[in-house]
Amino acid sequence: MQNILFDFISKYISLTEEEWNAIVSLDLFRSVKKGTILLKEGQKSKDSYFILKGCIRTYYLLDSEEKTTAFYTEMEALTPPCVISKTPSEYYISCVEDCILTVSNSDMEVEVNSKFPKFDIMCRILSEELLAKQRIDFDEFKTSSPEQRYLNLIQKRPDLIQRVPQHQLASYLGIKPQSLSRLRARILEKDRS
Amino acid sequence: MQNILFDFISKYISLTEEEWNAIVSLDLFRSVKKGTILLKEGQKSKDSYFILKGCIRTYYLLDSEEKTTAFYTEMEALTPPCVISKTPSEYYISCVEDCILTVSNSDMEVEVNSKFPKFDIMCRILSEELLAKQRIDFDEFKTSSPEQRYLNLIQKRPDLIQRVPQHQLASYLGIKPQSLSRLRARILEKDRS
DNA sequence: TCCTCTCGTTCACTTAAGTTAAGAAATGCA
DNA sequence: TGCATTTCTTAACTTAAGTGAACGAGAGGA
Repeated sequence: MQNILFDFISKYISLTEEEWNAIVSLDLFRSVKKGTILLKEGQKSKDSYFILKGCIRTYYLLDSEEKTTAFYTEMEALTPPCVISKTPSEYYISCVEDCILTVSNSDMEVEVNSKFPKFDIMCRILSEELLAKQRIDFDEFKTSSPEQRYLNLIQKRPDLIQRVPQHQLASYLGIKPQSLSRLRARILEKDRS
Repeated sequence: MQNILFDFISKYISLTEEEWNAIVSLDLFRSVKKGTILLKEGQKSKDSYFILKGCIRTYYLLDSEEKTTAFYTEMEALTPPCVISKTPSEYYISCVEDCILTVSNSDMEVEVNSKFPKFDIMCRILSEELLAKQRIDFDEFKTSSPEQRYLNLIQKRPDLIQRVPQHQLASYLGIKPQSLSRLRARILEKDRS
């Protein structure tokens, strides 16, 4: 399992034995059960996550309805906005499946980064990349209809459609579960003809 | 004008005289006229922008229609995704008003950052902040209706409604110009009663 | 095993956005 | 100033999403 993390980091920087040992010694790996809530609305937290196996989702509770806004799967990293802004969280994070994660808190990162400035550079590159990627996702969302978004999702993240309940996908696509159900029926109808 | 940039950088790191001189000597400041296109679809570019005065927008040309996805105003920075991915740009950047900008290219940044590692840290913090902010914007967009988005915009960026043509605001809100016009009429109607 | 709760689907109805078109208002330019 | 172009608004009609409700299938717990 560790080598997944190693491969991920290696995409950004090359690691010496010493640096890698420093990471391993932090004992970041955690196994968590499906349904576990990692972060609740109103909580303060300094934890960032990296998914080695499984799937987690972020959602807001608005009018006692869950609004899912993002899914994170294998080889993806998540630093919740509340960690950056140092304010109570506006959303929940929960495990869609049994997961193996690394959990690192920002104090640890400050310490490691001051010892190995290389990690600072990795974090910079990683956030710049994520920022650009998220910008493109946002732009695609804005410029397309729910149906196009769904078709786009089938192309880009087909696994999500299998592993995630449909009502969670719906709010991820910005619509209601009933609308997603109808939209899917509409697409099947078109395919038949 | 320079002190705007100085104040911005000072929010993230403290600058020595030498560091500040290094930045000034790069001669980054540019004046550009309203309507100027800074980046075109298909172009490769290494330029990042910081707005000292004015407003720029990013837009896609889809089915020969402009789809505006973002506006950047005073004290905001933009590194286009194509600079990060090193691929041709998918969108256009154009000036909504006469602007005063800094234009820096990524080669220069690499050079400055290697001379002053402090800048690397600033870039990391800045991208982490922007990533978190953009995540929240995206989430708000997903979880609200066009009308809520418009009301939200009035609260958060009232200046945009004054300085930007409505048909550009419309696609920024994810709808057609006619729908924005109707939606505004609907809100006025409600206010009256 | 039975019961309950969740999830997905369907339906009828409402509401709002997309579309097409026309005209008024504002803007820019000669 | 006058003309052309762009921008905004309005309207009628179409299409799709929101809403409320009902139903069946399936999962999980007692």
